[in-house]
Amino acid sequence: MRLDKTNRKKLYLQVFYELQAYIRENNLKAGDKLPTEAELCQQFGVSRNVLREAIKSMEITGIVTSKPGVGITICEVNLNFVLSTLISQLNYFNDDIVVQSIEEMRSVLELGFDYAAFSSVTDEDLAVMEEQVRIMESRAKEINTTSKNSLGIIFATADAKFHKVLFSRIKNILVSSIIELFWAYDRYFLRKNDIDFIETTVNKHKNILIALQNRDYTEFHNAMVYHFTHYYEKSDPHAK
Amino acid sequence: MRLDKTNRKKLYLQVFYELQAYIRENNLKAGDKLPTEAELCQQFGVSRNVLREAIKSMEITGIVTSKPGVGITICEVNLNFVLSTLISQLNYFNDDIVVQSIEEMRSVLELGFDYAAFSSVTDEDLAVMEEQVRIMESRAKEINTTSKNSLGIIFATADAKFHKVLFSRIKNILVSSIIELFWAYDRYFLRKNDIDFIETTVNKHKNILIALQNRDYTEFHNAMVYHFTHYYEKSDPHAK
DNA sequence: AAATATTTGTCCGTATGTATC
DNA sequence: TGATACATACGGACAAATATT
Repeated sequence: MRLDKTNRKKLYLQVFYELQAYIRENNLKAGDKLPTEAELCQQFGVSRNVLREAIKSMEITGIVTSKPGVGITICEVNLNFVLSTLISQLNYFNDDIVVQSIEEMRSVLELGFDYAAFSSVTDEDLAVMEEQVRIMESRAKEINTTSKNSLGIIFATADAKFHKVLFSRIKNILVSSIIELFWAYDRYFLRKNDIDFIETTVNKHKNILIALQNRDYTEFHNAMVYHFTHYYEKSDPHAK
Repeated sequence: MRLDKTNRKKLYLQVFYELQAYIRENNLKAGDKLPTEAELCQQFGVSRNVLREAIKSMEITGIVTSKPGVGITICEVNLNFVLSTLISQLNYFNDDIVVQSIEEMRSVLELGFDYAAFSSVTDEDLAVMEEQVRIMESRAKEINTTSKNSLGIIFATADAKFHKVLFSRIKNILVSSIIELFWAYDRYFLRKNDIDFIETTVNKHKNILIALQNRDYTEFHNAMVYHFTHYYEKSDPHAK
């Protein structure tokens, strides 16, 4: 056992890393189980308390789950926790910087993977996206009767779902969750431009949808570029 | 207190989130201290054990550190720490899908932000990148005298540093750390193509460096596209 | 269906080491 | 030096959830 009990490093941290090494070396996959807490305590030579601190640390990062009567089970890949803590960490930065960083990031990712999205969306997806456009449209008409705030949240939610669905089937396991995450974060912000130019925003999404329904990639790509035009102007003056 | 002891969710998880809410609500900043374990136990009405599981979970996500005799201290915001746990997460999936996902992601991000990188690199950065190219070059010559394995690691490390430096100064607070993250992950893998066509790989980086030294964005952009040509063929047949 | 064993969840008490004044 | 405050670490005990027979 590689633990160094005399050392300054905290025991639970050493156990945390040893457990990861154990998983890797034994090539454990999602659904496989670790030994019981009692066995692990004996193997590592630590108290149950320390072991549990390590296990809970692994649980919170999404590596394992533990249930009474069952044991400690390896999880499926789940970037959600790490990404969401990343986002919550971002909250300490200035809001404008974070929002702009996310917008830029999303435009680059969505344009970069637009062909993958184009070739993977299904008819069912298109139906869902059509529904979102309808929601956006009806909210746009109510702009005078409703408060801008609640309008913005409903609108942004539909907007988010539109993009989420569009990229939900691409093979790249990272991109879909990262795009989803960025939209989840973005929902908390009312993008001023989108509200002020709400008809334009609706039309941008209509264009995308129509191009998809026509199965025309060039048209779709141009619609996507147009959708993000605003952000591209800021970040890259050389973009066509 | 908002804890629900009737056991719907594990106590340490509830405490974990309550503590984050506590930090947010009291507007605690880096360097500030949380109440002592004993006080927190009393406030939340949980045992020392449960509280420590929550604290250790926060510690592993980089939110706080705790030291005997001192207490529990809020950490500086540290994206790299969060991202490093994401790396270890990804390590469980060292299969082709993950590797390809990362390669794709990186090519899209680096090409999407290449202008931001181009306009932010300094002369000092270029010197560091030149050094990395030299390292790659010398390793390429030793390909017959050294084992392929250690050669690959040194080579990949220089490769990673090259790209890391290139994107280290861009304003987008997400991109630089995410690119860095992906390169850190990649170091563990010997990319077969890069090793087999090692001279080509060296030249790709030389082209990028020369274009930067010439301060020629078009040339630089083309060199970047060429650098990622391999991956683009796979992911997007429509890319020019 | 019911009893029993297994395993994690939660709590308590105590001793040790470390930092601060 | 000594005293105090604090986290680190250990061990035992019982409760609750799940699996097994």
